[in-house]
Formats: sequence, structure tokens, C-alpha cells
Amino acid sequence: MTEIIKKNNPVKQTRTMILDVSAKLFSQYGYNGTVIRDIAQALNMKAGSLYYHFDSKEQLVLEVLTIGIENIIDTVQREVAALPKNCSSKEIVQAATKGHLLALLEKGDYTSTSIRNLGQLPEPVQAEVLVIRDRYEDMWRKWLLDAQTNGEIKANVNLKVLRLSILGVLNRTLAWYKKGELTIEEIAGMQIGYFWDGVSA
Amino acid sequence: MTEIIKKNNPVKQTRTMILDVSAKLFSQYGYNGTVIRDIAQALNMKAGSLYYHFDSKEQLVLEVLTIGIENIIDTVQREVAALPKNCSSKEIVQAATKGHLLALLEKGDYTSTSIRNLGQLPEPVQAEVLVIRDRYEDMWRKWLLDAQTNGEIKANVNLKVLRLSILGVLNRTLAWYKKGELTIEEIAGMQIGYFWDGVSA
DNA sequence: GTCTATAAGGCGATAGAC
DNA sequence: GTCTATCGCCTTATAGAC
Repeated sequence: MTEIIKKNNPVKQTRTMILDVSAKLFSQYGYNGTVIRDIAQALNMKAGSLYYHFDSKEQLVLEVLTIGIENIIDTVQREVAALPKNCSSKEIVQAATKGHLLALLEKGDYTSTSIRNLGQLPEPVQAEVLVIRDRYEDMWRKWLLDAQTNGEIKANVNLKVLRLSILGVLNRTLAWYKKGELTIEEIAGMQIGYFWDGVSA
Repeated sequence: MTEIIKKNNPVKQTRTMILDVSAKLFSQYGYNGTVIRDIAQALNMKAGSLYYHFDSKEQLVLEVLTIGIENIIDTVQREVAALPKNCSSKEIVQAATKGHLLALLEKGDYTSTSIRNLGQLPEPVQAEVLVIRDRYEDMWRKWLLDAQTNGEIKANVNLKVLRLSILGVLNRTLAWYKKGELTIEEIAGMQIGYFWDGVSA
């Protein structure tokens, strides 16, 4: 089923390729649905060999998740940092949205596992991931609070529900996005547009 | 871990209690993370006994998922049917939203499995569930098209992205909803309010 | 209907050869 | 670094007693 990719990538380090394949399989079949033998087979290796690079399956998934979330944070921060000074809150939120979707949909194997299945992972993994995720949500808390403070967002809007709704829309995009139909920029523009300006005539 | 519930429910049929417990465990730990022994233990039964009621684990999860989606459809249709004639599209969408969240958050064990983990289930199960889910999405397609046709939704809004975004917000609510903070009606009102009228001042 | 017992195979992980 | 071989445990499912 899963093609063998090791021989086609003689440059990449084995450790990195194990992470890539693990991310892909975890993302597709879940943590409990992915077995060490599948990961090894996709790399044309034997199961036992992976334990030279990783202590356990649990450590492997934790590393995949950590890379995924930090990837989102980096991409979002880069998009926001590229904005001109004195831009509006809407522009910041739009840039953050684009960054979030870019990381999620283009390098999605690493990120989607934590979004779809965090609750099914071993407890210690959940705890570590939640620390990083909370750091990320703090960034959104700040942007939305700024927007309400400076008057761009109505005073009676519940910022917690708004933040969770925006991130909900973005994360759920994973469930239906198909490459080639709409660009990520187009989707980001529509999604924030609907929240910001509404859809009513 | 999971409490034993059989003796406390002498009335309910065993088959129904197996479904209830399975839904709860599948929803929490996923299909591959839930083992037959856990389901049996929660009912103070032995694993082998379940096979008197169900042919296989696969058939069991299929039944849970089918009940879940049909539960959403029924609840949504009831909420919409309770509206007065000649109501606006916004009222219909709001009622559907309330119904969706009611089914999802209050009887969520049955519904959340298919939303969180459909892609990780056995192929035949996925195929059957998608048929019912598509029937449900057709209802939303119609309501949103009506809304755009009668002028309530701006002509340039992409209805597909809007539908997937709305359902995305609703389904993702599972990931953060906590009983007691906000009522389901309040959340439904905010979420559709943000989409419909926007949040900008 | 539920039990005990067990089949038949899959799982994560380890040890030691190369 | 990767292999072979295997340990000990867990998994779904079945057979037959009660």
C-alpha cells in the first residue's frame, strides 16, 4: 500500500525519513491504527531497526506532534511579521489564518495528527502537546483582544467563542480540503471574510 | 477506569447497553484504541459474551455510527419543523445549528466517533457512513442555496466553503465544549451570528 | 445469554549477529 | 546502522459447557 521511499531519498537522514513516514501514517490511520512494522516497511526497513533511532513509539509520536505545532507557530509568525507596520487587526488575523492553513494543508502530516487525535494519544504525550498548543492560542487571544480594544470587533462579541470558532473552521478544513480546487489564500480570504463582514446581504 | 453500569440499568436491553458503552469508548479512545474487553468490562461482562449480540467489532462500530448520524438528522429536522411558516433563512439555519449542536453535544458519544475518526475506520464502514452523511449535507446545501436565492446571503458568497465552514465550526465545538459554561442555544446563536452578520464594528 | 478456555495471529520492544 | 529472531503480551473471534 504505502510506497517505499527510502531509496529515492539517499540524501535525507534516516531519522528524518522515519519522522516523515510516521507523520503520514499517524495522520491517516491514527496512533493506534499505525504499527511500527508499517512505518518500517514504508522505508524498506525492518521493525527492529527503528529502535536504533527512537526509544519507543510514544517518543516517536511526541516528536512528530511537536514538530507539527511548532511548524504552525513558525509559519503564522512569519506571515504576520511580513505585514507592514500600522496594519489593521483584520489584516493580522487574515495573515495568521493564511499561515495556519499553509502549515496545516501543505505540511499537514505533522500537524493533523494532533488536531484529529490528541485525545487518543498516551496521556504524557497529550500533556506535553497541550503546553505548546496553549502558547499558540495565546497569540490568537492577543490579536482578537487588540481588535476588540481598538474597535474593529464589536464590543458584544464573545472573544473566546470567536477564537475557538475561527480555529475550529481552520482546523476542520483538513477534513475537506482538496488540492487544486481553491488556493489556500482564497480559502483563507473567504473564511475570515465571512467571520469579519458576515454573509448577509 | 470505566465504571460498571449494567447492574444500575436493569431495564435497558443488553444490546442497547453494549451500544451505549461502545459509543462512549469509541468516542473517547477511537476505534483502534478501544478493545472488546474494555466494552465488556464496563458492562460487567466477559468479552466473548458480546459476540452473542454482534457478529464483529466492525459491525458494532457501524451500528454506533449509523445511530449517531441519524440522530443528528432527526434532531435537526425536528428543530426546523418546529419553526413557523414563512420564517427567514437565517431562522432556519439557526434552528438547524441548534439541532446539530444538541445532537452533537448532548448525545455526543454516538455522533462524535464519525466526526473525529471516520478516516481511521475500516473501509466498508466509511463507505456506508458517507452515504448517510451526504444525505444530511444535502439538507444544508438546500437551505443555504435558498438563502442566497432569496437574497438573504450575498450573491458572491461561495456556498460550498460557507457550508463546510459552518459545519466545521459546529463539529469542532466537540473539541472545546464544556457543560455549564454556555448553553447550547447561546453557542448556536453566537456562531451563526458571527457568520451571518459578521463581527466587525 | 453468559460463561470459560483457547485458538490464531498481531503488537511493541529487545538481544545479539553482522 | 540494520539485520534476524524472538519474547511476552494483547487482540479479535470461536467452541462448547452451563
